Amino acid sequence: MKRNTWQRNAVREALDGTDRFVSAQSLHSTLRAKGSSIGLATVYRALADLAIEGEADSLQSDQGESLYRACTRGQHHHHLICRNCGRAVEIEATEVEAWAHRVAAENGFVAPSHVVDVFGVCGECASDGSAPSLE
Amino acid sequence: MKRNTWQRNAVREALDGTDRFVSAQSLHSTLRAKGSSIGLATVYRALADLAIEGEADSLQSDQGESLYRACTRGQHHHHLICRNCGRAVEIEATEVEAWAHRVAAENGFVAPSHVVDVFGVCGECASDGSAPSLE
DNA sequence: AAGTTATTGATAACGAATCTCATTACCAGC
DNA sequence: GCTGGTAATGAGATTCGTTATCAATAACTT
Ligand SMILES: [Mn+2]
Ligand SMILES: [Mn+2]
Ligand SMILES: [Zn+2]
Ligand SMILES: [Zn+2]
Repeated sequence: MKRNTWQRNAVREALDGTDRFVSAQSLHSTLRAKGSSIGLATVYRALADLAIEGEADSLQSDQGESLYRACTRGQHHHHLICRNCGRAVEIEATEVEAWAHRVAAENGFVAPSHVVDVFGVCGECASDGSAPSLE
Repeated sequence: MKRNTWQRNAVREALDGTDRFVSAQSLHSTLRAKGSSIGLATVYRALADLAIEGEADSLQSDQGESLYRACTRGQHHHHLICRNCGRAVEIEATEVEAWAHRVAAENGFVAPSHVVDVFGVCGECASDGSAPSLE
């Protein structure tokens, strides 16, 4: 049976406290910096559990690192993510869902799923100059 | 100046010979199995170069492995990929491009880009029973 | 042909993620 | 409240994809 530990609560609260996608490692060091003694393996386990339970969304960064964000929405959705700070907005994509199904069917593929993420530089990062210029 | 080596050609030809997404490691062992003496690091470098030059497309597998496929199209496109065998079809997504731009603009994000991949089980995998049942 | 230098490849190094396992502590049952 | 069973923890080891190192090689220029 699943037990309630302060470690899992700490991870959940840390996730709930931000609208950004964060890695297990950065979340761990954030918690440590605040005085927590939580272990890195525990953070990995808690995030994986939260993702399974639907309390967290996850995606892979360009460098292949898994990033997590609190999920505030029950139904299927996607994200608009700031490349600079990780801030993310949950977005609907009704027309994209339909498109994905149609494309799969047209090519004889069954059991379709899809990965759809939109990236950009958020308003705050664009105005404060913290975003690296793209060229 | 860029030099022409049989190693780079071997990687390019191996990629051109299939319509599947493959990893650097599997491509390396395929070449080795055919008698080539090419090194693993060279395969990694060749694939990275091909991706930069636009001759290969790349994506990350669920397990964070980088996969590559020959790119046969000049303009921007996406892929429909078989979860079982890696076979992929290049697809247009005009309406998705427009949607991505609109979503970014509506939320004050600039310099938008996007990751859009559709997965499924291809017709051959679905009929020959090689695809693992999903539950 | 000779010289320059980009490329190669065996190996070491790196890093994210997972595994091991002895220890801890949650909690159901009394 | 105790207590026993056992899920959870965490330090460290391990795995595995990828990149860095660097001496040797080979592609191109002249
Ligand atoms: Mn969707
Ligand atoms: Mn597109
Ligand atoms: Zn931002
Ligand atoms: Zn297939």
